[in-house]
Amino acid sequence: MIPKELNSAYDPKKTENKIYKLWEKSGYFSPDKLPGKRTKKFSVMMAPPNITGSLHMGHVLENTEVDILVRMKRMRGFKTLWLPGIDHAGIAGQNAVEKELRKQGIRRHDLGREKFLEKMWEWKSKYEHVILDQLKKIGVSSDWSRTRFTMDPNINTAIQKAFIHYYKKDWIYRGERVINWCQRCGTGISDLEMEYKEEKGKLYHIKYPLALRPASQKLQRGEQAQGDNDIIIVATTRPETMLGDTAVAVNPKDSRYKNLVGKEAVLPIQNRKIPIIADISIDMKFGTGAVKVTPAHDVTDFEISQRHNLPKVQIINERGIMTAEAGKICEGFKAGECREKVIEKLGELGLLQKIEDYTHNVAYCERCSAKIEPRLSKQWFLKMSELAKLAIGAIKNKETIIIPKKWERVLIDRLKNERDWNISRQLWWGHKIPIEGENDVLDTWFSSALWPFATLGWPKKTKDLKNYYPTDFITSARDILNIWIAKMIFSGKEFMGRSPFKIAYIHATILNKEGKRMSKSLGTGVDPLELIEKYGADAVRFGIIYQNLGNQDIRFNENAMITGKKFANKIWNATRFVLMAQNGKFEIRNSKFEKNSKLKIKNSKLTEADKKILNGLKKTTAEVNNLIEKYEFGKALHLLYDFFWHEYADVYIEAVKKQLNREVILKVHIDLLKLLHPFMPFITEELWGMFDKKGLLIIEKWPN
RNA sequence: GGGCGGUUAGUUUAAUGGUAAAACAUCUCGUUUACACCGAGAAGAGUGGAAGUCCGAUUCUUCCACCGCCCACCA
Repeated sequence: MIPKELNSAYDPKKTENKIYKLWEKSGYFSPDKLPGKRTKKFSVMMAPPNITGSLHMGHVLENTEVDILVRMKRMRGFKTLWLPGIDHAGIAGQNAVEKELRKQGIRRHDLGREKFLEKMWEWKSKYEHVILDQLKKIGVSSDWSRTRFTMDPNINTAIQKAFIHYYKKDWIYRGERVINWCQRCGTGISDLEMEYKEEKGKLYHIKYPLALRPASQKLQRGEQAQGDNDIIIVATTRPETMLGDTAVAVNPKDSRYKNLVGKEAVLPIQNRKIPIIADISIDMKFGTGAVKVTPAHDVTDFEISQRHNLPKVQIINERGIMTAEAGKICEGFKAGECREKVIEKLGELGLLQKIEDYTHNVAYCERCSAKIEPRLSKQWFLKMSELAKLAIGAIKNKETIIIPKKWERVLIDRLKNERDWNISRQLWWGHKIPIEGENDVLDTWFSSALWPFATLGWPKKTKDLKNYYPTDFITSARDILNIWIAKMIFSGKEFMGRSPFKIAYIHATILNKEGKRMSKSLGTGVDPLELIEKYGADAVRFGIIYQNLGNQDIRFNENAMITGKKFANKIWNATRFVLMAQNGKFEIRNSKFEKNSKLKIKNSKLTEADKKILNGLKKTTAEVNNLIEKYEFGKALHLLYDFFWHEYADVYIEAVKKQLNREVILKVHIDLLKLLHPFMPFITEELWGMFDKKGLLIIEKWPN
């Protein structure tokens, strides 16, 4: 008899929550509570989602892939740990709360540091559950009892320890550097936290008189400079920054300016003599080939100034207001307002040669969309030379294998050119730099770098650390390859002596239908929760993995979820049929089936169809195993789908309607439920329960 | 500017040195031991363009075009 609860269509809503609770209650997500003797271990760290975030398709892909691996290893008898966590997410975290407060008309500075941080923690305790619950919805089987937060006391200890370690090695230093400064966030940000937008602007050509007697004397008398022989023309998009110029630079190979190198020009308005220097970074073909050098407000100019020992004049402060150094005309005004003033003044002096329309890229803060102004600032740096070598070594000698292989070279190339890491941020939310009197906090990636061992209790010598480090696997998006993966590798080498994971798997990027990157701000993202609501979690997992074939990109296609939903229904109904064919429930463990499952099914009794399906099952099982071990999840799923639908359901089940071998169909069906479980855990667990309520599928023996 | 990847039926993808496969969509027929979220079948591309290697290329090489991604950055 078909059990009453078996309707003719699968309803994920009736199943998913119930099944997830069963799993949680069983304790099997924790390696400590797994049954049997498990000598082999398998461990993975979750890439901790931000407290600000809600689930996006990238999370679904990433965590489904790990879940497939973890569920299979668990069924294969490994002592399996998947450790979840959340990231405090530095700027992004702070901005989320600031934004929330601003709705109530409150600013961060109104509250003060302490009060604001209270708000941050309130936010954290509220939102950590939101994202973790979303992960549960897609069936993530990680060990929630070990959930870590990047600002947990234990992890803070790890960070202190690491910082002091580096400090004692003299790898941490304080230096002046032009950094990307967000005036709104009030902090320096990394290159990766900026986005460039193409904008129409102007290119101003400005005459700088040479410091030859006649010209400079005329200038000092307020007369107009004249003649092309006693000027040098520079081109700039930000004329107001000229007030902080300390040199004019040309390319050493540029014959036009050869005789001017070593001489001086007079900086208009400021009436300051500045040298004309030669530097290889100058592009002869751009503009006039002569560049004004503003070391305090431009990254390239700063580097030039380091090479030539130029002074650095700060004319814009941290709030974007012109300083006294900028001179009387501009002091106290916003930088933007001064552009007008400077241009007007140059016009009066007759020093403005021309203004051209010009399209260029302008940097904006990715987190708050404010314009980025490069600014000289005191920051803490971590020396990268030795650490980068450690990471390169670990990759080259395969201590960590990068998959797909092509990223190996990309990563090594980047590590070879790694600049020292600016580890300080002018934020309130984060780990305070452990030096007295220091107000800055550490870059959020400083904690992420220690994640694989800090989560296991380091620097304490815990059991977990001994058991689960190094981990077996990590997966990440390719754009955080160097910002995260590389940093974990060198941190692992430095502090643990071993690279933190054997495999670093760079997963595909999910693009939208148009083949472009999904972006929340552009509204081109797809909400996984809506998809789950519509098709069920198994179907969404199916859909995303089914599309994940050889390529590095997945062009999102909702049809695949529909296919997944139909497939779930197919599995459901095939199970109904098998149950009917068995004429009720089978107690698998107590039946002959257990013995027969080792394929002691009597050969003489087998029909051709039986033989064919058993053979097909054997081949499919072997191939699926092979593919999962190679992280080719999409191909494995295609194979299972095709076999289940077109060989098992379309052909074998039809054949069985004429002549039934109960043992064979049961064996095939049960094995398929097991093989499908990592991909579609909810429905397979639910259906497994129809056969045997004594145990859960999640820990059943995996078919080999 | 540097690097990487893609371009195959209407769509999303697969495959192969010997003239291409699947799913969805379309059309036709069928469906009383699971499933209309089903079954059987049909039609539909000669694999972006050009050249080369080869008996033979969609598959290898080169160039071009277009699309996308990453990195750097434009004074």
